[in-house]
Amino acid sequence: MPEGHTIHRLAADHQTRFAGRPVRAASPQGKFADGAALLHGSVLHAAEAHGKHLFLDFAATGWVHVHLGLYGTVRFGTGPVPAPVGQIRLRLSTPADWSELRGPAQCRLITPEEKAAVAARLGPDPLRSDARPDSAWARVSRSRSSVAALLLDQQVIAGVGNVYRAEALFRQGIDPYRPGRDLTRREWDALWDDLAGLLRAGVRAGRIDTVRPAHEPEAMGRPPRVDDHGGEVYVYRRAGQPCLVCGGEIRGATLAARNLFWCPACQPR
DNA sequence: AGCGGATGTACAG
DNA sequence: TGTACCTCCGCTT
Repeated sequence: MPEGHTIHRLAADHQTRFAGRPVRAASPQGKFADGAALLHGSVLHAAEAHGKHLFLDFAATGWVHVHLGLYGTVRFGTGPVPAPVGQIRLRLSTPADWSELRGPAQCRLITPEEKAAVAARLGPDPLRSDARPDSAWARVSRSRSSVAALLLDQQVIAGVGNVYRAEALFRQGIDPYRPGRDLTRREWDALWDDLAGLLRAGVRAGRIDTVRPAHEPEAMGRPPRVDDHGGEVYVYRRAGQPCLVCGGEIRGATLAARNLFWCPACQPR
């Protein structure tokens, strides 16, 4: 779940529920107790996402930098704050709304300079209006690394995770092991555009759909399969099963310690 | 009850 | 390249 679309959705939700009002802040779990104490009573100015990083702007107090990592989640609710259940790193609330952050890899107060440093380490994020594929292409077109590795490198392109990687490469018919520098500009632009569309659909739907995403009702081939994670996908976690388009066997492999899935027939060398 | 695995990253070596 | 770390869920016993 926590790929770029999740974080952009979280930014929008924080903005809607909390911006412009002073919030109560607490860390029932205690791991962010000092930060929560500083935040308590301050006003959320804005929330923004860059790739998988979430930034909450509490102007006077500083920025909260959140990275969900593999396990982190945020839950929102309305009305009175429920009694804490389990480990809650950060809870924000107003009289009307509350949020609970659990299990983040990162939750810390940072200065504007530190925030800029985080952003400087990230490649363009297709979900941000300021993003263009050119700077990513500059890296991709010079790299001997596989396009599969490049898509997960947040310094090349920010926000793509393991599910979107597998699905976008499948949809574009690109072999994941092809070196970045062997891609054509046309192929990269198509990959970028597809990722941007899929991510945007993911923000709206709140889940990863790549077979029938909201912006594109037609499926490419056979009927979709609902993934364990609640979305419809072509190849992610489908190793050994038949390809929904050609019927061939989906392959699975480990590449740089991450699970990779692809259809050798639809994504030829 | 206990284990293994996961959509991510950062570090060590 | 391996390992540690966040935490939860589903599977096995």
